[in-house]
Amino acid sequence: MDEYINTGAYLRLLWDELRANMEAALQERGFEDVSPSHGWIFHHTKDEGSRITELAAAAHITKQSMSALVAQLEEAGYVRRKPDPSDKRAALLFLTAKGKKVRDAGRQINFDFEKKWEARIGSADYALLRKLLAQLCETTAGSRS
Amino acid sequence: MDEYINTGAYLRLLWDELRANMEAALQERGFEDVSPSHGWIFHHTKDEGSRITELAAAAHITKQSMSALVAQLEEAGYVRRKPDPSDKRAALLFLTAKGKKVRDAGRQINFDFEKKWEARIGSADYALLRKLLAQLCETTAGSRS
DNA sequence: TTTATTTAGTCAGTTTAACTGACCACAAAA
DNA sequence: TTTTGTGGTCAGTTAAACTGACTAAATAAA
Repeated sequence: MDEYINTGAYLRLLWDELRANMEAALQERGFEDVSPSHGWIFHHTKDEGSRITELAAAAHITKQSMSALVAQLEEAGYVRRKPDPSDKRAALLFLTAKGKKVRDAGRQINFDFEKKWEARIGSADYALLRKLLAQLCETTAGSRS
Repeated sequence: MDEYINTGAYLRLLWDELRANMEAALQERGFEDVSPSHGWIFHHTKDEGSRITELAAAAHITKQSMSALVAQLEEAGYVRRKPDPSDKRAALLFLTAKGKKVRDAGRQINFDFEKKWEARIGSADYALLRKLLAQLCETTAGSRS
């Protein structure tokens, strides 16, 4: 176990790098009221509509936190809620046209940025890394209240 | 580029998992005033002493932020400062005996936890993943003011 | 069918870990 | 010796999480 590298710190550093890039790139494109924390929403809101509770569970944050993020995006016109016809307590969340633009921009920004990483370690190794990360995540436990 | 997986979200999820485990395990062992954010300090404070500025730069946070983290640990007796004999502005940071216990515990906790991940994808693949992460980080740019 | 329990979501308040800007004392360079 | 840079602190702000208490509707149990 001696001299075991600090995997956590690495994960964190890389995530931070990606996040900072995303933030800057979104600003540049004029989406000033969007931050990387909203990423999950853009990426996972389904065309048929998604529930806040559902999004929260998937992102491993509380529904209160997700609620706050959604409220910010709604205020700025990236998403809208509609009452869920099948459950009067619930609302369904949809991306607006503006929201879909951000989603697509985000994908592109991510893709472009990762090319840099790909260049650092080679595309074969990078593909492998991504595959391993995905695999590791798929069997992940744990959520918040 | 279609259906490109969200690497950032994966990094984040994994880091969070590791972090949550570390937090819980440290609590269990009675180190209640230590959080994963202090990890960098425990891991990188050298036996010959380290500067706050130096630690901050390496961790990619501002010296003010590092200063605050260090103050918390000093208050709780995990580190102590001594004036740097070669520079009257500066202080050198050392781990106390208590601090070294946390460092060692932290290593062990990390090591134990990662065995679970290792089990998920196999030890060969896991070793590879760690190697690739390390490689990717080594050539990383960017720091804060 | 009335009662009890979950569930979707909000409101209010708190905490952690960052940040910026202004500053001081000393060090190093001009 | 004057200017500029550096180590570090102080004060204040922000983002993004958290907990706890709550309402209204849905579902399960009596």
